[in-house]
Amino acid sequence: MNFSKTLKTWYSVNKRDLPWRQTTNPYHIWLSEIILQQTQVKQGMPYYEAFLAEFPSVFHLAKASENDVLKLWQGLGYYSRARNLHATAKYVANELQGVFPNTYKELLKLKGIGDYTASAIASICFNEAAAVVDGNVYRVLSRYFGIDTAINSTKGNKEFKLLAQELIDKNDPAIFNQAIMEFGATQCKPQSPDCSLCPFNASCFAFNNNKVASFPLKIKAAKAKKKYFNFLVIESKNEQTLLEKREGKGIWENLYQFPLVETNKDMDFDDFNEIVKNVDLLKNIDYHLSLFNSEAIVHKLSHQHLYSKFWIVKTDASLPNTIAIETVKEYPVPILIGNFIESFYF
DNA sequence: AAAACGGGGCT
DNA sequence: AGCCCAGTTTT
Repeated sequence: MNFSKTLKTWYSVNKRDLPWRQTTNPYHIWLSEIILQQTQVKQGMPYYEAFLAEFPSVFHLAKASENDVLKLWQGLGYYSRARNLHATAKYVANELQGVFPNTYKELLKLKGIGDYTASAIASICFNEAAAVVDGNVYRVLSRYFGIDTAINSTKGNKEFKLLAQELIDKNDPAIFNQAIMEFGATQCKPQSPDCSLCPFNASCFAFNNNKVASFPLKIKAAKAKKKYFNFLVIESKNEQTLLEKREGKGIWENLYQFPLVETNKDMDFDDFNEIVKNVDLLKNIDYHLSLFNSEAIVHKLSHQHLYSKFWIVKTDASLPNTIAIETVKEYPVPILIGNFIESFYF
């Protein structure tokens, strides 16, 4: 049986109607691929529409400020994607006259474009036979061929890329790549796939050995570390507050937050009241401290659990660098902060 | 080779 | 609580 033919037949019947499937415009495909990295279609879709509405071309995106790009990206996570997106837009607009590179090799040089995204753009936009290997492809190939190499190991990366590259339909790489990903997303899905409906079930290793749930193999991630965040929500004279921009590396680079005091444990009022006295910002002024959420809000990231409390600091003193409270919604913030702003009546 | 990097959804 | 998601970059 012919893997590619079976796959493409399945795809022609079962593919979803998605906006980025109506085009081969590299700007549109690039944008969709960056948004969909580690992100489900359902979550990414509204962002794709919003970005195209706000920035119809790479030139529009290039002209925007990084703050505006981050603001529109707010809530999607992995904010380095947005910063790289903006940097690459500026490069393509200003250095390449708005014309995207048209080969896998050249695309790979752009910020934010790795092996997967270079392959996706090269195949979908330019019909280059570069195989995509995303989470779906790992799952489909590991099950069908019974490959027990961990997919998140260097050895696994190489092995699966090589296999996908051998398998790709060189006469129809754009459809083949999209078909194998769609097949993984909706038929050969992670949990409880209905293999009775699968066109590959007669020859699938995992199905025929009753091991569908055992593939793909993966090296287990380390457990998330706990952190304790205390945000100081200043309410000073004349409806002013304070936001700071997160500088340097680490989470939420270039996003804004209320002044943060990180502690080594969950703080109750008496604990924190003592600590706040020594915060530079509040050292020489009178203020009133209160706690917004008595139970810490647990914000779960893939590698950290942030136990977060918002402390309200009211003062009649005038502090430097404050902004009008009504303008806080204009700043790009992590969703943890965004949710607080929405729920707190200033 | 391993770690860092969000947030949402599902079981 | 654990796993997954149209991965890439840095260490």
